[in-house]
Amino acid sequence: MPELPEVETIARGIEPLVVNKTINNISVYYPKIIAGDAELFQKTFIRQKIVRVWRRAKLLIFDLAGSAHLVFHLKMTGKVWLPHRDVRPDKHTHVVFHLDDGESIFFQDMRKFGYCAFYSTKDLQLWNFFATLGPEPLEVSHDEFSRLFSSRKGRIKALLLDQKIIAGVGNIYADESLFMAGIHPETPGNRLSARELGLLYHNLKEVLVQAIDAGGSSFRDYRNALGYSGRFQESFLVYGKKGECCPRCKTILQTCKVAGRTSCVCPACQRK
DNA sequence: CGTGCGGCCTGAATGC
DNA sequence: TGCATTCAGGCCGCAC
Repeated sequence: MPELPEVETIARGIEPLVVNKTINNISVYYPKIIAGDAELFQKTFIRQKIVRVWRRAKLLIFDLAGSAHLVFHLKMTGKVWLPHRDVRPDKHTHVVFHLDDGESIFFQDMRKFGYCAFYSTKDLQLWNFFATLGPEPLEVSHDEFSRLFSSRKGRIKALLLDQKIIAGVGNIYADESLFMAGIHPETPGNRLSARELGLLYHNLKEVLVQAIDAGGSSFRDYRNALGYSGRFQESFLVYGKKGECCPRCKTILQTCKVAGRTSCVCPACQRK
């Protein structure tokens, strides 16, 4: 499931492949995957040059000349990539962007949870989801990070997953960073000590940077801009490892539900 | 303010 | 073998 490191990997990989190219035509196979009017969507982007590809939270954003923005949310199983020219759209291919050099960008999503949307620069800033995103974990200061959690009663795992509090963290990196920091996911934010907040701040940044360096995690479906898997899933400490031994103390790892999400914890290393 | 649940989706894994 | 159930989970809307 593409979280911050996976979307960052896609943005970095795809930008040099598409920048300064023009979208000649768009094929929409599943109009419901487009947020808004699909016909207007096609008109907005045809004959527009791509000038930049970047990430905010888990959003993949293409900036086009003329201040239009093409925005993707990949949710769990979405993929945005450039296949070889002879690859035909399959049943999970919902939108194809045909570029002026004959290459094409595929938007695929087996589960159809993802979406693509289009905004003017002004409308992007007005879009509530975008406008209310919390700070980026790799840019926020230690003090500001601590302030995000120290006044809230909610459980730290739920707070980490709340995009309005901090942006881009999903189930994998929430579990990994909490384990690294020795914090139980059910601990209320306002019960964390300054030391624990410091550990979480540094460990979250560390795991995100390491995951980006490894090209993201391909636990189930994630692929990069060229269709290749990431490697960080080989470095998971606890995610998806229920029943296995804690890498630190060898206690059997357990799961609990927090905010509706399965959370993997070491009952010895992570105390409430 | 905080929590829980259903809905959106499909495919892999599991149960009988 | 084949059918039914469960699970995966980001985000929203809603009830309490």
